[in-house]
Amino acid sequence: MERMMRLVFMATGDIALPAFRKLLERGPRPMALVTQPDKPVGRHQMLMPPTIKTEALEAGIPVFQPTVVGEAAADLRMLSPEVIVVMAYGQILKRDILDLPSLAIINLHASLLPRHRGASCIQAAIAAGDKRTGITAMHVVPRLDAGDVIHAKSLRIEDDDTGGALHDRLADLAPDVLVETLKRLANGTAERKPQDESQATYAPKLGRDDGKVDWRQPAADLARRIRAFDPWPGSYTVTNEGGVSRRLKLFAPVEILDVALEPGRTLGRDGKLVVGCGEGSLAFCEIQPEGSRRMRCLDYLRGRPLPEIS
RNA sequence: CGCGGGAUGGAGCAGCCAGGUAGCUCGUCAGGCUCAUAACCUGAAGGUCGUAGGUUCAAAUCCUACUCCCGCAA
Repeated sequence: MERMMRLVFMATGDIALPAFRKLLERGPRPMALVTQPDKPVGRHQMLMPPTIKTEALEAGIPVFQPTVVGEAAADLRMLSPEVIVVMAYGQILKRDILDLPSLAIINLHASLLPRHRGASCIQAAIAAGDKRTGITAMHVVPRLDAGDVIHAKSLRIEDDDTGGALHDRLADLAPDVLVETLKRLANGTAERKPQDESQATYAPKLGRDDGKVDWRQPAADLARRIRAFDPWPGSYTVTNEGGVSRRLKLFAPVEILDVALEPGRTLGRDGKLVVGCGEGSLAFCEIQPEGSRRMRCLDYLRGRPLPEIS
């Protein structure tokens, strides 16, 4: 039955690791892994393979790394897969891939669709103040994350959840959803529930610059956003050190204070850095000045003047 | 060699450009004040100024090499 399926796995992000490992452990064993090409990463821009590629190779599974996914279409066709499982792969799939599998091509998405379609679904759920999120398994269609839903599992978002913490819990939830979905596909009991388009929201891919904080927004919104963006893409503000602009990274947790302070104005209090926002203000415990390491605000304030936010 | 910042008592920093007795804000310890305190006052301990060479009468400071840390960059 489903453990014998001819399956191809497509993934790049670490969130797919538990699901991938689950397949290695109990089947169906993936016939191949398709992942993004190695990319220069780190301070020295060294070429680094995705972790999942390393694990696949260790398990003796063939790896394809097409620059454009379509380049691998012919190779994949020769494997005549019944099912393709996609999770955090990082490229939009077109017809040439979608038509390959005989049974289904499914995607595991880290949100409760139709809410938070797109690449930054985890951050979006926290930033929006959602109480729950989850993993949704759906059929892949040309429109991003818009396919019919097969199965989903949800979990609670805690008040102090960061994007990183939630990412890890969602990753651990994925294997269950995947196994159940494959089982239903194999025995023909998989349902196909169209998404309610009117409820759809979209969470675009985030870049480093998206982490810049706009102090005119309400403190409560910023607090959630800073939690959501930890550790990626992170939050920062720009300070003025004697005419030189420098980034100041900001970390969760933050405390919402009822202190009235003009947006962007700073204040040192109880060893914390307080910054005025649109409504109320935020108190930070940990920050990281450009070129220096992460440190407690208490320490930062000892040796430096109060930062002036520009 | 992708770009850039940094290494100074336990913490965070200044001093370096214009070499010449190591300083600031804290922390620690002791004492004092106080009903009391994370507050205040007084005093003390604690530093091979990342490493190795070089220049010099003299190097934290100038020169060279090296090690380590970090920001950008995914």
